[in-house]
Amino acid sequence: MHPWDVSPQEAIAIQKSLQSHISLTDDFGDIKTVAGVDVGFRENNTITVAAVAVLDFQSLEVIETAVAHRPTSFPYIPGLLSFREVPAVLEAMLKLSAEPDLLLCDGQGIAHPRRFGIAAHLGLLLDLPAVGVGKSRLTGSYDEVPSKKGSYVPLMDKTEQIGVVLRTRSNIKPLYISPGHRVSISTAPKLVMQCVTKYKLPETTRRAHKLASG
DNA sequence: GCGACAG
DNA sequence: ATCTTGTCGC
Repeated sequence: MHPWDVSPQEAIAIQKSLQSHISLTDDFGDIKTVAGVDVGFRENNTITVAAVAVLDFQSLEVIETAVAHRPTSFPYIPGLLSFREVPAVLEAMLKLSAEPDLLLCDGQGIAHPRRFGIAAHLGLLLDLPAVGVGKSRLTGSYDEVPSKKGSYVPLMDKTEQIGVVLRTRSNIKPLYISPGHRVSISTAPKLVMQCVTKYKLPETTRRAHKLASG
């Protein structure tokens, strides 16, 4: 079988069928470890590099890391990012000695046209609490975010809230936070802030990014 | 038909 | 995402 060898049309159908299975309720116990997930590309985009960095949720110290390389098999199409990056991420996740208690992914959770961004896809496939941490907007509208660190405003699609726009550093472009699976919209930004220190990006993503890139 | 468009 | 050096500001 080639579960990831699908056409864009098939990918959209898969997202629509899986979407109803995600949970937007807080469904987790004590969070001891948090994993940051990021993906990079090499050799003119022909090689996909996925990295996972597991940190202690309390101290934010790195506990374990894993990296996986795979031939790139799907183009970048807005709305279908997970079909390009998830295969490599799953491979990296399998290399971990222990599953993390929470996943922080680069990209959107339900703040997606079909409410099924990469954080929702990964969270569902791994059955782990997951939150999407996007550096830019895919869909949704919002009002200006107060400039102070920690403040946030709702990210809306019509009248439906799909996430929040969170200021992780004063006077610096905010992040787009949305739950992926087993986490509520109101809890998502709090979990992310607990992973932020002095930089715009949470430590989880910073660590994973360094592994997947330079 | 015309824009918008995660990484 | 990636190609790339210095530079403005807290």
